[in-house]
Amino acid sequence: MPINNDIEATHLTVKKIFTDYLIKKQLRKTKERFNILHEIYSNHHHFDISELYQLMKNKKYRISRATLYNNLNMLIDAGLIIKHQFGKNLSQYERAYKNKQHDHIICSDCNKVFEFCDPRIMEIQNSTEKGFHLKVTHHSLIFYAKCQLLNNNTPCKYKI
Amino acid sequence: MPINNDIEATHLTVKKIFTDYLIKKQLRKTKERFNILHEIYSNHHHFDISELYQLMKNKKYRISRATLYNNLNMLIDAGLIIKHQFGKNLSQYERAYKNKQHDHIICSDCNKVFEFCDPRIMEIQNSTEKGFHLKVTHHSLIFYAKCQLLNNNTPCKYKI
DNA sequence: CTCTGTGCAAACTGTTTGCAGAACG
DNA sequence: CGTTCTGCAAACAGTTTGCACAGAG
Repeated sequence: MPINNDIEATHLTVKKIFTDYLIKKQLRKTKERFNILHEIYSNHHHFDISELYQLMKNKKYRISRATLYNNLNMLIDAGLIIKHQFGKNLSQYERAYKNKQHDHIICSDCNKVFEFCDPRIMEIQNSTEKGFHLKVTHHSLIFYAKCQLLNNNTPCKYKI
Repeated sequence: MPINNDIEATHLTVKKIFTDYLIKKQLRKTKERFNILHEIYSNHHHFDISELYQLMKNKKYRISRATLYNNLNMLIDAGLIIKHQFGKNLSQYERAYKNKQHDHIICSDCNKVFEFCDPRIMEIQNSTEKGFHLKVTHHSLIFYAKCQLLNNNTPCKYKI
């Protein structure tokens, strides 16, 4: 399947998921809601509210920060985006659908953010659920690292 | 050894660590710095700046928020406290010395924070260091959970 | 005596709230 | 049409900054 069809399919699927969510919660299906969802799913990386606001302003959408805050919470609740706090007092967001489970490494020497996957985290999660008798909805694992403590000040090998 | 001696020993040790840090960094050994350290190590749990500020104001210290912000960063750098972001835009802090490695579970049904230990997290950390060629200084693992998804709405079994 | 560190207040930044008008159903 | 949602602006909360003075070295 060509890549463009794949992107298009993702857009359609997340729109369907969001529509179902809005119906179930008896919320209105406004054009702003679908515009926001579309822009988020047209973009691949971490973003914060002001970046999304600027992006949409540049694309000549009439949009306000209040609407972004309101709707991003909805998208989190619908399971379509994930919110992160990478050690700063700034909420960052990321697409959740078709974004395979991963965690983050933040290098404080070069300010890069890396992603990695490790299946053992799910084992820990399962044990924790059993031990504490609760249901884990999601998790956040961040390794804070320094690349310059190794390799004689050679900066990180990997890029964001 | 009686418990009080143990507490006293901890106070002395962290004071020594901080003093060494200040000397190494050529910073001044002010009474405010040691007062802050002492109050933090007289208390066991997570705290934020405004809680610490209120606590110290109540104890009639002459202290300002600016000094707290400034010095907590120093204590983080000295390895004496750890900073957390539990999903809110609020920095929370915790003693690092003699506080054994643990991670957190946040229950969004009952707003409790639990602590747990799992040795497997260190295995993941070791693999990550090798895979990415960097040195992990610390990590943050948070499981976001809901207790009411199990047990017919029985609230969490464990307390903070 | 010098210059860093402090307390205070103002500034700043990210987020939330209140409200009049737009628009979904 | 009624009610929810939106954009805007003001309010709010946590943090940072600027400055005059206190006090460590």
